[in-house]
Amino acid sequence: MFTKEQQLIASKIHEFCAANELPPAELKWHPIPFSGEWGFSTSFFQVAANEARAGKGNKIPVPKRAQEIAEQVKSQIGSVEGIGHIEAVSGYLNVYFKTSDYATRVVDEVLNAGADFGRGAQKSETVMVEYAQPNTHHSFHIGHARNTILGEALARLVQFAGYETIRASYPGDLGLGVITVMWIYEKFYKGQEPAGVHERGQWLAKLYVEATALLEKQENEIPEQTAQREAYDVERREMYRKWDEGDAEVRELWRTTREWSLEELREVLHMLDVKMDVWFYESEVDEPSKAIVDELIAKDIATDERPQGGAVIVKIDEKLGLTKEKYRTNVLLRSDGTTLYLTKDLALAKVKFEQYHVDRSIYVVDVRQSLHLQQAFAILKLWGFKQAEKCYHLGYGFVSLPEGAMSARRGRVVLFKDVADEAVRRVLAVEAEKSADIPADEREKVAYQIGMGALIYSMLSVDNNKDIVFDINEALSFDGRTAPYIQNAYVRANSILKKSKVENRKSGDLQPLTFDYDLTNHEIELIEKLSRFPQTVEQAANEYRPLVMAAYVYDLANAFHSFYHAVNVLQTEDEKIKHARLMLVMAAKQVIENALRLLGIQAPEVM
RNA sequence: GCUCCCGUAGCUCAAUGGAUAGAGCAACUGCCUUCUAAGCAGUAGGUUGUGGGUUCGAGCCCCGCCGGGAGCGCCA
Repeated sequence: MFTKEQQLIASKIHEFCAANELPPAELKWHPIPFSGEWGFSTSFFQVAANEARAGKGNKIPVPKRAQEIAEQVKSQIGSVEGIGHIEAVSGYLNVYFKTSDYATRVVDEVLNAGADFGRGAQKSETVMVEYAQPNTHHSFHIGHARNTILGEALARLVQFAGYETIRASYPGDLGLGVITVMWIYEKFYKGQEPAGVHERGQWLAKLYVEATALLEKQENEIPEQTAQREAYDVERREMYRKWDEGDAEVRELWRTTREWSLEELREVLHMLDVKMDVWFYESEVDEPSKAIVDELIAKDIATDERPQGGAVIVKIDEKLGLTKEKYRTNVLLRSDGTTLYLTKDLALAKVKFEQYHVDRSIYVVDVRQSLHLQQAFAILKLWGFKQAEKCYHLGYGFVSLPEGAMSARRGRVVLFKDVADEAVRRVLAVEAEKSADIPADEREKVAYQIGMGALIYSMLSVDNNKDIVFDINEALSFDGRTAPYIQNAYVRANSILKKSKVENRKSGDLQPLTFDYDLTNHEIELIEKLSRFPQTVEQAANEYRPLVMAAYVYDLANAFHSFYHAVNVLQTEDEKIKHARLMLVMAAKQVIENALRLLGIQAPEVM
């Protein structure tokens, strides 16, 4: 936001170094970590260290020499337009802005840009973010929720940072797990269909648990049980075979039950405010992936061991000429000719590159699949796709329960829908106590915004690589470092503006905006936070880390709450100061809203 | 055996190689006649697992060790 001044100072420093034959060093700018005034700083330790290394050492210790240089630079620079003063302290050069100019500039820019404040310049690259890849015929649990929440926040950040962004979902709609559900449905539940999108989807998950129990070897089986189980398994395999050869009846059953799951998935995505651009399905890349295997064999990337009764494999390390094992070997085609996950991912990547012209491809997938994705990327490279370099696996730690890992086949899962419902119930209970003034018809909506916000924030305020042990009381906490705390800051800002009758800039634009008075530390702190939003967007998008934005918006809300408590805006006597403060409140409200939006969290007007 | 991730306050987690390692929860003190107390102000809590190394400077980078987790040819 203040790059112009920074560049000017930087060029003066470079001039100084050149004139004094000081070895150049990269200038790294930091905010000054003290409150009360704003500015940016850089240090001269590197310059001093380089000088000492070059043997020009007057044998002065580096920190002392850095301070000398800082002082010399300071006197060399003199005065700069818009800069209040400059100081040299313990090896750092601190450049301070003129308080009033700075405050005016920040608030003015926020209000002018509005919802676009912080948006990055349009980039030429197209980025695809693939997330929300649950299996059909199961139900959407809290682990899927982490994936989807993370993927959506990332997509929003990358898009806002200026990249052409494509959101892609990739449900797993085939395989033995899917067939297992179809088998038990056909055998014991044919014709049944619970009412309600979620109920129906969850019912399929229950069937899966039941089927698994019937098909799994039990301890101390008596011969009859063994025979029964094996007979069931034969039926299931037969169904798989029929599905594979396109049997009309089995396909119809598959389409119907698959649609039940997809309907539930679409509903869940709607709940999370996710709008997918592209839907890929495993079933659609299954056939094409077989042709790819042939191509890879012909190119001598894959090795066909079928004549020896084996599978089609890729010896990745060998083909890449690596001597140490890294990517190892993996299978592309089972010995019976059917495809695997890896095979389909190759086919999918080809579609992404060739049909969607994706320059960069981000896979939001559980960290446990890291090796598989690295293998896929390596094979894409061998295959000749240069975009393989820009395939990135955004892994995240898995979500488990206090009693251990979730298991769809055992039915030991926490369903997203159940957590979402519980979230709303809990907020409604708090509202009943604290927010009697919210109209009845708005209550439910606000409760949803807050409850879902709490859940989303709890998922995003932990770094990607960290595992989460899901505790509903922690996830749905409304105190402290949570979405409701941030939303509450937004609501308080909104409340001030409503009472002031200055709800948008136009209605309050009768007076010029000026911060030409003694700002309190709370105001300074708040404005400082506002000014950092654009670079936070950039950092979070570049590092693929929604956490950076989640941490930022908490800090911003925290600064607002402190300001709110210490400075009574509406009771400010001086009209000019009151106006400036109202504009600051408006700016804070705007930036909180922008930041929450990037996380996929809504900002309620009241709570 | 090989690869990857983690180890920071009692607990859950932060901290682009830079100035004084920060939050929340839990505990304790204050603050609602004042723009929403889902809040604010404060107290207490640290040998950043450990031993070396690189660097002017290391929680962060490199190597070893200890402890925890994950993955490794026909699951996804």
